[in-house]
Amino acid sequence: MDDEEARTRLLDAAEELFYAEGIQAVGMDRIRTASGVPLKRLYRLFPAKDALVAAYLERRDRRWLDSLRAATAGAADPVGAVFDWLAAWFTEPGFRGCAFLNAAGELGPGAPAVVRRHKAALRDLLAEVGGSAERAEHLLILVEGATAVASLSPGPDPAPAHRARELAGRLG
Amino acid sequence: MDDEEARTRLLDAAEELFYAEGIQAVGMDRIRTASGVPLKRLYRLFPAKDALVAAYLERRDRRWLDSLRAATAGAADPVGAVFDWLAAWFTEPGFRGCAFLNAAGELGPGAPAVVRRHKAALRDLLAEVGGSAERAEHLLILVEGATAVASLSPGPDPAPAHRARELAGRLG
DNA sequence: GAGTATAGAGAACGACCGTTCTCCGATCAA
DNA sequence: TTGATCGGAGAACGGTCGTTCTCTATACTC
Repeated sequence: MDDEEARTRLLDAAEELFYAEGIQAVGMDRIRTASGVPLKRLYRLFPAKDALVAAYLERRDRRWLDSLRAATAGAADPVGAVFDWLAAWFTEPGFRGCAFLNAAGELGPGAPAVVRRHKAALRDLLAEVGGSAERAEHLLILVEGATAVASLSPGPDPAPAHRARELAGRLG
Repeated sequence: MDDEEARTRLLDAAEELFYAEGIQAVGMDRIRTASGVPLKRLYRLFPAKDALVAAYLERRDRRWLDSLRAATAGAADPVGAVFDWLAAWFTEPGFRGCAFLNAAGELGPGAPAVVRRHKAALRDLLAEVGGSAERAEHLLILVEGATAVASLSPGPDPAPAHRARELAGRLG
């Protein structure tokens, strides 16, 4: 196993555990066990837990935005595609809301910078999709609102995405 | 200092610290120091940290909903009053988003039951304000969305509440 | 093949957590 | 005044955390 595979395995384990259970609730030993990467190597690749947390969020940021961008890129109705994509996300097993909002809530002002960068990037993407910066602000509220409501649903529930889509349709 | 005052002081300290820094990041010693209530009494009034966390959220639930209810009760435009109230909340010093969403994100499925009860109660209140259950679902998305967006703003920012209000105006 | 660097496995370390216990001074009944 | 009860202050306990260290086996250099 070379360093690159070890990195991938560590980030996979970190993402699964941090997202599912929260960052402070998961210790480094859990990540070592889940990834199969020895502790020594873990600390060579990520010098401290903070670095692993930041790397987890960075990778998730890229993946999440790339996926959403791909879903809206060639769509006939890009705004509608955003909410279709959200509906699919909400019903994925293990969905537990926005990882960045969860991290910000848990870590407070000490959260990694990628949290705010992620929201800025989402705002930019929504500006492209919606056609204006003003529309982006409205869409952002709808996206965040649907995500927050869905994250508190007892089971998988695409309905908040559908309702947010309705609202978006009335933006004029 | 009788038990009632000790309770109040403990809940005041717990609310300030848990909300500002997160639940897991604040130890019982910090609460004891901030409240001035001895540890022994703390554990007599709240047999474990879980109980204190639940009581903190319960009290906040009552206060938050009572305040919002009071703001909308006699208003000429109850829906508009919701978003005015949100704008004022967003600009309070120390605003850091929805305490219940933060707790759910941090504690995962182990979060106290009051988290979901709070959201159900908010939905009910919005149904009264909006006049129908369907309208309540839409308003809930707007309220949660504005709160999430405001919580990630660098400084105090009532703008998400104003934008959500605009959106609510187009509900028809 | 001898010597050296490397990596894995997991024990060990210091710090801190939630919780309990010990001690001691204050209070009150007789 | 004495003796019993209570409450406060904070030390102590067991456990867990993030991080480092030790030990050993292996791989590689000459």
